[in-house]
Amino acid sequence: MPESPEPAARHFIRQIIAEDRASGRYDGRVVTRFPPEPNGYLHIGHAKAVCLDFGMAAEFGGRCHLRMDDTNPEQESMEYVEAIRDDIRWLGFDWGEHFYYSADYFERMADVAEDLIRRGRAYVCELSTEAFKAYRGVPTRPGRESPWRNRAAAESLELFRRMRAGAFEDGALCLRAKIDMASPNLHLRDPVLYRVLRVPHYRTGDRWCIYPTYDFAHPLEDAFEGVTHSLCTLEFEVHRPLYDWVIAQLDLAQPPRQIEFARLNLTYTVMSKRKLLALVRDGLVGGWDDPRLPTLRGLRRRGVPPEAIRDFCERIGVTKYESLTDLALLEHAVRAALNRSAPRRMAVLDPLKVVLTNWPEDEEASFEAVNNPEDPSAGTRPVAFGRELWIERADFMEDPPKRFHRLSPGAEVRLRYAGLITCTGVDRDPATGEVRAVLAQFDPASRGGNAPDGRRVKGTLHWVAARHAVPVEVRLYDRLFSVPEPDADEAVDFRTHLNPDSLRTVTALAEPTLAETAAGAAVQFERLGYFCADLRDHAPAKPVFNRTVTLRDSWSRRQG
RNA sequence: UGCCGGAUGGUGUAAUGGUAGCACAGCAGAUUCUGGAUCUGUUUGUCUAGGUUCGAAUCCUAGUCCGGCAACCA
Repeated sequence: MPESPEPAARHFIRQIIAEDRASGRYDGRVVTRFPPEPNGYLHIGHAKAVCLDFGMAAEFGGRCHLRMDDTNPEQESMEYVEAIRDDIRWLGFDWGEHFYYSADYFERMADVAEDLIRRGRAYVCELSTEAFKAYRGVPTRPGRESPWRNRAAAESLELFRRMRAGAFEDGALCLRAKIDMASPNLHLRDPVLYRVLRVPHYRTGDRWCIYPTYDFAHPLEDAFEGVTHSLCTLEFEVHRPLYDWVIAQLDLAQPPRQIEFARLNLTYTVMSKRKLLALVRDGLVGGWDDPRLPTLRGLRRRGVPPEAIRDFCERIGVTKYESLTDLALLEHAVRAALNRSAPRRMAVLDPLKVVLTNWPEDEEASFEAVNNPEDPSAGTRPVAFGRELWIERADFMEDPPKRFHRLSPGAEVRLRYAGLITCTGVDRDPATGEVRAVLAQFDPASRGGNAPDGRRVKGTLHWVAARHAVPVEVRLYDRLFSVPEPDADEAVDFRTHLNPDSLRTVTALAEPTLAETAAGAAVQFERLGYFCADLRDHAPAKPVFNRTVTLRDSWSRRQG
């Protein structure tokens, strides 16, 4: 289960559950549920809910159900069901045998509906959609009662059965709860319980042409499954009285309770299904698993480990007020997780040649490189060395600014694991004046990394031996949007804030061991960042790496 | 201007009448074969105005601002 270095925050839901258990409510049982509609892919906002639902159940020795809330067949499909299950498993949670479909309850729900009709608590209404709205009224004024509100129960029952049998067109009539048309809460003004929808369902096929609404179905599902704590997002707060009304009709000894919390908002991204879909549909990103997307599939492909997402979800807490979480907090969780686990490798993204003028032409050497300084058990590996090397172009400056600790004429730096070199000059293209190679001298006494005389150098560079370097496709991902709140202004299309540099692809030169990385596996390119072998496109013969996140870089920050 | 909910540093949060704390970000330093990691220090906060109280982020009153609600979506 989620491991967190800090003790868990005492957020209000944790407290409510603890109090319920202390007072003996539900006999101490804790049953939660995660109820996605299978009409889209899960994103990190859902992950917050998943972590909460499964996390609370685990913490209090209860269980969490996974339930496909498939009461509106229009966009739902088995493909989404599978994707959702896969994503939740990947996140690290297990629902055991408690996997359910709302659609499996349709018969029981219809029974409850008939019962409500018989008891005069529900009626079939024939108002058109427009009339329905007119009768409902507005928040500041009470609504009017439907002319069908007081029809005989037998008549409603007859009509409801004919609705179910397919006798009516979509929207021709509906089943409504009889509550209170004067309620200040619109959701209590005789809400719709069942609507006619002559649409086949991905699971029940043509068996039904009426479907229960969320407000009717959800409390029933919770009741059927013995859910105790039904956690959902803030926008359902105004639905709670209706949730409680439906539950009350069941006359349960231990009615479930709905508790609302604020959804997650993250800077530099969008979270709404509609906007995510637009990006995918219009080809602005490569698909639902594009590494720039906040979808779980995207994050997975980006190389974000599931434990980082769980850690992040614990860190952000749970409250009842809307907030906007800094992407830096997610990045911190990602770095923390990867720092512990990712093997280190050397790769040069923007190569500049270095020639060691005092190193014999054909002499080769091999140095021992540490695989993970945070994990001695990861061992070491040999890296090849020679007269010609590649270093990062940004690691050399002919005319360096103050505090530049890297290579420049006359300066001495360390080549990681190899030894100290001093820049003696440059080889320039006579035509353009461009630096073709940096010339340097290797200090043979420093073989392996340190000088025996104890002298120190400020800079250590990563490098690869020219003769052994393998080309690697590297996809440098950055934030998808260039502003913190791309959808803050309703009047401006969020797409106009897309970051034009959210993906830059380069061919890097890397140590050969990199090609052997398994698809999906994470590595750190020393001094650059965390990368992962692409889940789709990586192959030993054609390595492809995605940048998950850069390393913190106090030098470039200082440079502004 | 109806109803529901909310407001604590730049950001996310804790403190449940008794010293406003933690994390991220930032800054400074130590250390370092990654300008990484680690360690130390540090800047910045209770929406406003009244009230209750020995004592208020917390309780009360009034106000301000923010979010949600008028799909036969979830």
